[in-house]
Amino acid sequence: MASRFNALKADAAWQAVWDERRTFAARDDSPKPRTYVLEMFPYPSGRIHMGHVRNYTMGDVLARFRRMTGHEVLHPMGWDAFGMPAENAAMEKHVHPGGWTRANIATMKAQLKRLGFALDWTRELATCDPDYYGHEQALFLDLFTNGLVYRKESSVNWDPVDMTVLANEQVIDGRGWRSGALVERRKLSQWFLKITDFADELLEGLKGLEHWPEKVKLMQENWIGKSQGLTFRFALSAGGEVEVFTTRPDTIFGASFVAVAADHPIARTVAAANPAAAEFIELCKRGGTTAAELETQEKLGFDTGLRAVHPFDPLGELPLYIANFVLMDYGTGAVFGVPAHDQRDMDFARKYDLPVRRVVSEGDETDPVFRGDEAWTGPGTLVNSHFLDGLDIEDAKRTVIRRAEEEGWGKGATVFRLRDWGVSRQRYWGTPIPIIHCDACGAVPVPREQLPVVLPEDVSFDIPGNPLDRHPTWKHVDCPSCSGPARRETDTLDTFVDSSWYFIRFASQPGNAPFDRAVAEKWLPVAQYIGGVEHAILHLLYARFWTRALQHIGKIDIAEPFAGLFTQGMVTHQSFFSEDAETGRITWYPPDDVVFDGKTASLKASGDTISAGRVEKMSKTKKNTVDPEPIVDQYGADAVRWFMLSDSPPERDLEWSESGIEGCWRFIQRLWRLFDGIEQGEGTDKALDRKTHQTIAGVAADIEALSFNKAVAKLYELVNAIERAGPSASRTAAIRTLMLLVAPMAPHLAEEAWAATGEGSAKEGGLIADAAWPEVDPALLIEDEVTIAIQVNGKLRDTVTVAKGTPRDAIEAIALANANVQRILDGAAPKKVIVVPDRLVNLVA
RNA sequence: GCGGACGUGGCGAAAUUGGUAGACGCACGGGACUUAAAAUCCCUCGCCCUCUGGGUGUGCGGGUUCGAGUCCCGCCGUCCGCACCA
Repeated sequence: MASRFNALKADAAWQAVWDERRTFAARDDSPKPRTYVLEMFPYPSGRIHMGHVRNYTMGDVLARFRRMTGHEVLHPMGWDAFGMPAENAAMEKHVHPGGWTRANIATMKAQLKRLGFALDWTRELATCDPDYYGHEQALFLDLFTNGLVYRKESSVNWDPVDMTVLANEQVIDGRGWRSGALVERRKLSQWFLKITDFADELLEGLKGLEHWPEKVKLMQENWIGKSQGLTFRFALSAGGEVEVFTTRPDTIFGASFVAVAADHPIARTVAAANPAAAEFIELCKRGGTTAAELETQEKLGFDTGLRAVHPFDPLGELPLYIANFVLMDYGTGAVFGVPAHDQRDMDFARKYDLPVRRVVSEGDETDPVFRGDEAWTGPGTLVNSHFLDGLDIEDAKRTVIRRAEEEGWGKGATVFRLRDWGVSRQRYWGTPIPIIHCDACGAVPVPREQLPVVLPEDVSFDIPGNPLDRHPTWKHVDCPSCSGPARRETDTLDTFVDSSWYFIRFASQPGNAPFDRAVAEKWLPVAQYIGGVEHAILHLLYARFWTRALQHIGKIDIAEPFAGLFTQGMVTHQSFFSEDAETGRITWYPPDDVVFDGKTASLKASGDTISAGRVEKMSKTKKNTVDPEPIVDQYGADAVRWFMLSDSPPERDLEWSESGIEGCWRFIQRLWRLFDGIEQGEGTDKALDRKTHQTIAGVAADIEALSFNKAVAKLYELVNAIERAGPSASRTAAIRTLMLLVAPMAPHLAEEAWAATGEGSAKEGGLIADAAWPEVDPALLIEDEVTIAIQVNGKLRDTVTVAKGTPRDAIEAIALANANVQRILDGAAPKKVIVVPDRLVNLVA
């Protein structure tokens, strides 16, 4: 023996065995407890990157561990295969998006297989497959018939060069991210999903998600943005009225103006008769929407000349402005301004010289004239407010709302920041929206028996725009209702719809339905979902909504799709760049081309000194990516997996390093030497037995908590202990146990060792992947000796090893007799002695 | 501006309810084996000093406590999310 572990050979051999035996295929009818482990499925962009490797390794360790602890594990993989990069590739390389995508899937699947993930490939799916998106169309129509889908005209970001709608996040500084063209606001008819119907449920549901990161729950909470207050109407002097929303009805007597958004109906009416108003509205629309611009942008208003009548008459009339800081799509698109107690209103009032009335007082300041430019938004008592005087803010709010409701000019209201989900995309490579537009019948759903509505293959991407829209035949169909000539909807669904239910399809994929309810409910919710924090809001909120919507219409009785969520950190790497002194142009260099001693960096080829950039997320633009495949070629899958788990806590970033992967590779070889040199020892080594059993328990707890770095550290400790120990039966057992403990992390090595040492042959199948996690002997978890600290005035002076459970007075006696202690106390008796049994003794001098 | 997280050696990091700070790994340094190299093994490794000992040390300044990385108050810094949300 005494050979080297040939990772390349072992990897391929065991991957083939797992494949042939379908070792990781989940059985729906298993009597075992179930665990559904899922990592966010990848977009098939071309090749697997290190972020994927880290993500899938974490899920894999948990999946393999759960199998070993007696669970039936569902751990599937698929492809989030629709999306813009495929169309971009089609435009640039003149290939079909489908062909490009499928080639990428083939490449990436082969790459994933080489990492030895315990995946159930029998359930593989791709969202671009009609068999998947056809069922999605059926679900969309279910939502449609249940009133959860509607069409409305809305203002969107339109890229005039690429001729498509862009999502907000695709607009950078007012320009399309791809074309660089100035984005226009355009009114388009779009399909929306009624996510706002579920706003309260989605918010309340967060409370039950105990195994989600607080951070993500908080982000969703803020995104949903529930506010409670009052909507009420001001009568207008010229007739009509304006409705405003406020969270501070208590400050109603501090109002000094009313303002409406630039695209508010009243603003439009005014503009129709007043060119100056129209001009002002144009000015508002031109304003940028980036964070920096908003921060510096001045509050601007246009006095319409209209006057709003305050509901509590004595204050009389308030001027009505059109203002650039009022948003049409929040609340009612109109506000009443209370300058003393809102900073924006304050800025506005000072600019236009409007009254600033104090109505909330923190101390005994009751002067109605509020001085200074900083609004008071803190707590206080109502003043200068008639019947509200003396109340605290909350009481005053309730009082005003009650009175508004009694008198009929307003009512308590809850407003959400969350808006309905616009799902129309002017794109080819997505799920066709299964609707037919008929001039006579309106929007008619495609009949179920005609699903899937399949994308036509014969399309070209030579000119911008949506190929579906200009396809010669595809969109021309007869109306299913009246058989008259009609048109297919040519928009496709936002790809986030595809990823809103794939986890259900993984659990159950019959041919004739999106899923079998009973089977899906056996597996769901996902026990542990793992992915990047960048999906904290979008994907995770959409998937929660979609699941609740399906529950609402009686398709599945699951409220929350993901019981446990973990957001892993990024894989980072040093970046290098140089900046051209004249043009300021930045050039990035691949780390492989650079010599770097930690301080100065220079190019290998030219010797030119360049700058070391930040250690940051691997990205193509920064050229600091490391392709996993050559690394797997060089070091084997287990070393790469080990690296992904070591050192950094999984939620934090992991810095890629050559020395790090080399260290992992050395450790894999070190393990192999232990396994390979296993011999039958005699006799008991109690200390090693303890270490072994403590490690079994500790590693199990760490894996359950996804603290892989700690599990790895404990395994290193056990290996160190085994290497130091002399031959014994305990040592032999420890090495055998070690094989099982590393099996979830380094499965190829573990299988090889398991087979080579004949461990597996006794059992049917013989794979370590099917072996049970070792049992812990609880008696061995308890130490019989403890090292206790001897402190004087809280400072450590010595340590002493005593039997566990040594009584207090015995410990005190040992401490007083200690040479270091006697020297420091110098004959004096301690004033006080604190003994913490089995931990320490502290003598207070 | 609002919300949140974090700050521990040269580096990544450990440290159950307050109880021996730095486990484990990486890097550096020294040594063994070797003709040599690789591989492997052993040792040192927070900082300072008058070095078989002592002092000091978890971003900074206070506080509580016999005892604080951990709890409280006030700062500083870094990162992330949201952002004119009435």
